[in-house]
Parts: sequence; C-alpha cells; structure tokens
Amino acid sequence: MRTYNEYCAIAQALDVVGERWSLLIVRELLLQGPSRYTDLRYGLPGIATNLLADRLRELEEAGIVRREEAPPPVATTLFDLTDRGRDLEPVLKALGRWGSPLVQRPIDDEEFRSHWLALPLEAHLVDRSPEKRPVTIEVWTGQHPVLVETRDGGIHVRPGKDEHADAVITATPSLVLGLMLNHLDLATAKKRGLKFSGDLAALRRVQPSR
Amino acid sequence: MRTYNEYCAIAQALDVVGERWSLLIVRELLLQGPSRYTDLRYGLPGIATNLLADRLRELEEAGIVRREEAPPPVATTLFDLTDRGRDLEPVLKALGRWGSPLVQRPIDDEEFRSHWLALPLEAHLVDRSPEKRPVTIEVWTGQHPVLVETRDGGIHVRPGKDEHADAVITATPSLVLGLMLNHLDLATAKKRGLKFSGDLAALRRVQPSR
DNA sequence: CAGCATCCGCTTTGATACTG
DNA sequence: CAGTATCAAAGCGGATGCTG
Repeated sequence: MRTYNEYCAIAQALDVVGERWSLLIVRELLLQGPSRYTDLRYGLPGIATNLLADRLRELEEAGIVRREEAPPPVATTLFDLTDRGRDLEPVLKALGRWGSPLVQRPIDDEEFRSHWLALPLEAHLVDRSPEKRPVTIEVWTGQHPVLVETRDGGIHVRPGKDEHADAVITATPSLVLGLMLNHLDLATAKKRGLKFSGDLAALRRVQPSR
Repeated sequence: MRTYNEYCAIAQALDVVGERWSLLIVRELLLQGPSRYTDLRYGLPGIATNLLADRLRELEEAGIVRREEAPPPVATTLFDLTDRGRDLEPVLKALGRWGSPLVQRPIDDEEFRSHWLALPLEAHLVDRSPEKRPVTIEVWTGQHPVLVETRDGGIHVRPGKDEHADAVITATPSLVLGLMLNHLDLATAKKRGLKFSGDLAALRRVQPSR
C-alpha cells in the first residue's frame, strides 16, 4: 500500500480512502446498499474493471467493504459497507457540500445516474409540514425514476416509481435540481423544458426557502 | 485536468482536491497560515518538489490557494488559502475524525511535525473552567514546541514557547496524545517516558472526560 | 452473464540534479 | 528560496480473454 507515512489522522485516512475511485465506490454503496459488481460498474462510469476489482479488495482489507455470497435464488456476490465504511458518510457529506457550487457550471456531457440525486435532495429538501400525511414526488431524469418522500420529518430518496405519487417531475438533472432546490421558479423551469404534473403543494412542502 | 466527468458534487469535489497531496497541502495552509514553499515542503515530508509546484499551480487555478509576493523585509513568495480554500476545513475535520482510530496503531517510523498536534488537540480538548483565567501548556514532541491555550471557551494550539506556561509536557507524539486525550493516566505515561512539570490542574482543566 | 485477470500504451509520481 | 529538468517506476484506462 502506498502511504504518506505520517503520524496524522488526515494523512492516514487518505492512505486508506484517498486513492482514485475509492470514495466514489463508498458513495455508491452508501446510496445503493448491497450491490453487485455489475451494479457498481454502472454507478461508476469510466472505471476500469481491473481497478474496480483492485479497489474492492483494498477496501475489504481495510475493513470498509464486506463481500457476501448471496444465497439462491440471487446466487451472486454482493458488496456492502461495514459499519466502519458507513462511518465515512460525514466525509462524503462534507465533500458534497463543498463541491455543490461546482456543479452549477454548464454541463458538457457529464455522466449522470438518477440515484445520485439522493445526495443533494436529502441534503437540502425539508418537510415543512411533518404533521400532515406523507407526500411522494416521482422524478424522471433518465431511464430510472426515483421517489422523493417525506418521512420522519425529513426527506428520503429511493429508486422506484409510484402510480399514486402526489406529483411527477420530468427534466434534466440540472433543471430538476434548480426547481426542487428553489433556485429556479416553476414557470422558468417549464420554459426550459421541465414537465410538472400533479399537486404543486407537494413540491412547495419540500422546497427549501430561497 | 483529469476528471471523473460526473454530474455529482462529490465527484466534482474530488476532481479538484482528490489528487495525491492536494488535501495535505490544504491541511498545511490551514494549520500554518501563509507559508513559504520551503515551509510547505517541511510540512509535507516525502513530496517531490515538482509535484508541490504542480499542485500549488492547480490549487491556485481552482481558486483554493492564493500566491502573494511578500514585501521587504520578507521579500519572498507566500502561499495562502482563499476563502474557498478555507471552506475545506469541514472536509479535513471529517477525514481526521474518521482517521483518528487508525493513528492508534503502533508507529513504525512515521514522520511527525509538531504543528499537526493542533488537529487532534483542538478537536478533543475542552476548557472545563472558561470562567477562570486562561492557562497555557507547552508541549515538546520534537524540535519545535507548541502552546496549548484556553481561549474563548475553547482550545487553541499554536507554534511557540512560553516561559510562564502553567505546565510543560515532553514526550513522543503518541504519549502526548494518550495523556492529553485522557486515554492514558499520568503515572502510566510517565512510566513510558513522558515528562510532566508544572500545574497538574492546567492539564485536568483541558482533558476530555474518559 | 457475473466477476474478475492479463496485457499494453499512456500518464502520473517520486527521486535526484540543477538553476535564476 | 523557489522552483525547473530529467528519468525510472508505478499507476491508470481501455481492450480483451478467461472461468464458473
């Protein structure tokens, strides 16, 4: 293992998770839960397959990732975070908060996976009326829809769709984030191609104040 | 610039500060303030000089580091963090907290710089009697002493020595941390080679409860 | 197909030497 | 002091092949 060889907690943390791709693998497992090798590849566009195998082995040796053989009928290898791995969530949250201003730039053909929406949405949306019945918003940004739900006074995002969602939003990732994080008003977002249907109150309930 | 090319704040943050050495350079500037090239090399044992020059240029282009020509009599180039660079402090704090269990392992000849003590000490020490007059503890772990001071109800660590310090501790980094973070009692620490002189109450005042 | 391992060309890193 | 120049070694990315 390449190491900075310093008696410093930051340096030693970077010894373990500072290599290319390592923290993004942890991001995938945090967002997706137990995942197959193939799912990880899908969530990490551009990773070389040998590197994914290498990193998974290193993360396993470091006690961050656990490998489990799923019993039939799944009958495949699943990778999951250990508790120690899940403890990296504050690091990823801090990185995401610091990085969010960077994402605003015009996109030049960046890769996107809809489950990545969970990070900014869970970080910035709120439930302004936790005493009312829960609401669900279905969001389409590509192939796979995600559901944004109020739960326990907070916001939860998960892959899936719901026939009875209170509202449905379809648009590019940047339009979805612009609207939901309240940087863009609905009329402007619609003018730029966003589709909204359903109950506007559901959206208002979760949007942060400007 | 090598990039993950993802529409994700974490990935874009790592595009900017995820390369080898980058976050450690930020650590040095956070701990030391405006620094000369030579000071940075001292605080980053093992870095190749061309890499330090490369990284400083990249961090400057990313708006994280600022380069200033100090006027005479200093008459040298100083590197400092921008506000945007200082915003990385929560990321480093989170990494340090996650990494701190790793540091406990037996040390095999790791590099150490006394100003690195500021991170764990400011993170874990407390001022249990902020109403009393401030106290100062002088800590020697190598060539350069640091001063641990109570200030504004918290703890501040800075390079330097003080003839009138309330207490003086001399030991290896791991013994100093063991004692001050209250993982090790004074008798044990002394048995292992730690030297303590002065007012024990000053130490007790800042130690966290076990 | 899932989960790798191998090979190859390219880039990045690290060690050392040298310069204005 | 603050870098640049050079070069070998390691790491990375892409393509492909292998195995259950």
